[in-house]
Amino acid sequence: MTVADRRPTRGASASPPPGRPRDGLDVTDVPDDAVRMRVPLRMDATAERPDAPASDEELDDRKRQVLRAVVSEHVARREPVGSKRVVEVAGLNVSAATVRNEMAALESLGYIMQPHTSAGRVPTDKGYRRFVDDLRADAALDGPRRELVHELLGSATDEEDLLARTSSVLSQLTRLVSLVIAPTVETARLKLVELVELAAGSALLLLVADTGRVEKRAIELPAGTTETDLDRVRSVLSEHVRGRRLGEVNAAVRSLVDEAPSDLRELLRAVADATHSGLADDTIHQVFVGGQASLAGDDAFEREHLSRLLELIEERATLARLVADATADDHPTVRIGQENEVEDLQAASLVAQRYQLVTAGSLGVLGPTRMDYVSVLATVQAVVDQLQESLTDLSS
Amino acid sequence: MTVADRRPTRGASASPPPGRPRDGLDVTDVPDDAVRMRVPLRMDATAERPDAPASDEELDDRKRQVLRAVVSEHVARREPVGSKRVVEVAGLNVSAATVRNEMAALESLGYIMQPHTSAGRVPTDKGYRRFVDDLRADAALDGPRRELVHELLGSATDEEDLLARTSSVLSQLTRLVSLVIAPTVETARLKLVELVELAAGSALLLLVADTGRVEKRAIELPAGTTETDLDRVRSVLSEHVRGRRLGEVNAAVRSLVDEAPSDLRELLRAVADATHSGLADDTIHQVFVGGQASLAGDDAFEREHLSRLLELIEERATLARLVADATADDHPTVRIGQENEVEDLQAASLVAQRYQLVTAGSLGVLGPTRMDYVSVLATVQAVVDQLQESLTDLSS
DNA sequence: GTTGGCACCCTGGGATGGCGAGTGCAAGCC
DNA sequence: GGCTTGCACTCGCCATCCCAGGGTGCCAAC
Repeated sequence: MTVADRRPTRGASASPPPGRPRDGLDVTDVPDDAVRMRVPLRMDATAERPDAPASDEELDDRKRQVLRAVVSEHVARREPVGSKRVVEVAGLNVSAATVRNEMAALESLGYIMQPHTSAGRVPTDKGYRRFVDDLRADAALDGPRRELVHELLGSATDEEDLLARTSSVLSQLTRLVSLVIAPTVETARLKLVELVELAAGSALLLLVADTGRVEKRAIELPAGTTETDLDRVRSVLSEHVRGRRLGEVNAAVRSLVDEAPSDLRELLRAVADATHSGLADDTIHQVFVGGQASLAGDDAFEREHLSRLLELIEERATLARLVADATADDHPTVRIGQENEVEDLQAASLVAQRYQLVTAGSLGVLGPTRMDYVSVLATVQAVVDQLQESLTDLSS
Repeated sequence: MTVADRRPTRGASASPPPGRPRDGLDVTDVPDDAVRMRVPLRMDATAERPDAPASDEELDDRKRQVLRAVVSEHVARREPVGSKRVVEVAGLNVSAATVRNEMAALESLGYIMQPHTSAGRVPTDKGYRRFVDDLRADAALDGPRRELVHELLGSATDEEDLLARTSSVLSQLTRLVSLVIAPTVETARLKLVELVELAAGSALLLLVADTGRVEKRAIELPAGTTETDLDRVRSVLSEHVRGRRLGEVNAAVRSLVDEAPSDLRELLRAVADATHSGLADDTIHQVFVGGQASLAGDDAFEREHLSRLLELIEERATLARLVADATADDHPTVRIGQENEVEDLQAASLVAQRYQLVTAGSLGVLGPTRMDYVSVLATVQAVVDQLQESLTDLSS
């Protein structure tokens, strides 16, 4: 519902000029020759979906070509595509009538459909799925854009800054909603535990990880807590908890409670409560979102729907889980339309990828089903690469 | 462009049930009898606007009644209102024709207009302005809602939490976009300065204010910085900077640079740079936003426009300035349509108010010009009151 | 298997016309 | 003089209609 923010992109270079049309940045006009082979890519297995046919090879070459043409034309022109157009763009040496036959076949196989009788065809979710699965090769982002990513992410000062920038770059390049989930801090090392007395009776517990992540938590001090008590607790904490992995911190603090002299016990218990809630699973996932405006600009969603999508996005905890769940392995994942379990997302697609194998963060973009998967995949991949690199730089 | 977030509302009570229609909370059906007198209220002076007539009294009683009827009916029904309806709702003992004459007069005075010949009338910005100015008395929020606000804000743990909740409550009650700007930390006292070494060659500067606000900033350590150097700087900082107002911190650090032994100078300079950028005017304004989805639901804005509004909202720095600028004195301020300087806001209205006289934070809501000013003003006022109270509670 | 031809279907974009809501004006009423 | 009633008029809205265009499926021919 509510979104806290600390104005992420500080550098002038990071925030794009406020002018309306963001030109020259979007990925939709990636020149064809920039699409060269790179690493092979595996996606969500089709086999998982019940309605997907077991056979990988029910589509002959030409059908595949036709499907590809339908998808890319539809993505580009945003309207149903007819047999004639397919002939034009697919470069097939057959007549429109032949293509019509193929299209009829594709339709009965469930890959494409007509919005109404005697209109052109539109890809179904299954069609998009097939299209994506058939992308044997990853497209690389073209030089200039790659450069841009490198520049923007390279100059980040700390992890938070870096992730904010990443989100910004992603949404600008794809003109979709970008979602960046910070790495879990589970495995990060605790560098500092501090207890700062604020007003009388309350204090702030500070946990600083070696990634630069800072967690804070207010604590009600037990009545009669003295300055000395605080000092003692501080040093106990420093001694026993500092250097631990964040995932272990809560347990560690808890065990301190029992061992501690009884007059400190209550205070330590308060601290334990704080580490518990402060390091809880869903608190820990920082989420950076950018480019929400792009949703409103797209007519794929009508108002009612749009509104629900925005609500979904404001619900950061859900969002984080969503993206994290989608990125099980280290390959880019695409969830198309109905493949999304959340109802409001069933007219949308999510392209996401994990980064940082050790501490598992994830990022992705969200947009209408009719998105340019080729460029988007290229962009996500490139951004992940650069992000990995920058993260490594930061922690060395 | 990008929004960092740490899932603001932790308590279950704070985040509303995820169900679609948020019933029973919105303020639009505040019962009439809940609208009783309270404190007198002064708004943006009409005198400021060039097109506003100097005379306060060009409108006789009946005209005012008609105007009021037009405004409230239009707000409620979202369509042009005709003479007949005015007669019904205004409770005037005259015929529709008479009202028509009055309406013609009001139109020629610029208070209302016809979207097209022979349609009902719609208030102009000037009409809304007059309507708002004529609200001599503040309406109080009704008991249950007041209670709700109290409950939600009362249980906040720290300032950040409190403000996030405030934003949430505001947007839920008004079904508009809520904007909450954190108080400037200028006058807050620095409780802790810490320098935490992260990876080799970099450290994190931590500034903790007595409000519980934590600012962090990455620092590149000069080559050859030793652990002892860090210790020395730490203690220098603690000694000379702790306890100062945040507004003075940067100057204080800067003066330390010159006095320090030359081997520490470079390191201190890095710290000074960090305090400079970390405490810069626009970094310092935390902004909490909620209820963006409500914009999408409202048909007052068409898509193109909607998209630009969302962009504006993502641009937190601008947003913060906007709200802060609007709240010059301690009375609720209403900026209606064209009164907003930002072009994209000229079909929208902003109702904002300052809170915490000393450290000047501000909050408000943003929505279509056609909003229910009476309830919105009541809500904003009530929320500000409660927020003040809770803030006082926190710092005692 | 492919192709050209053809009948057919349906959407989308103007025209057209009636309906209703709302207006302004003029003449009459108090 | 102010209020009201009556009335002619003006539009937007909607439903209907029509036409053009793009697309299809099928069939007969290659």
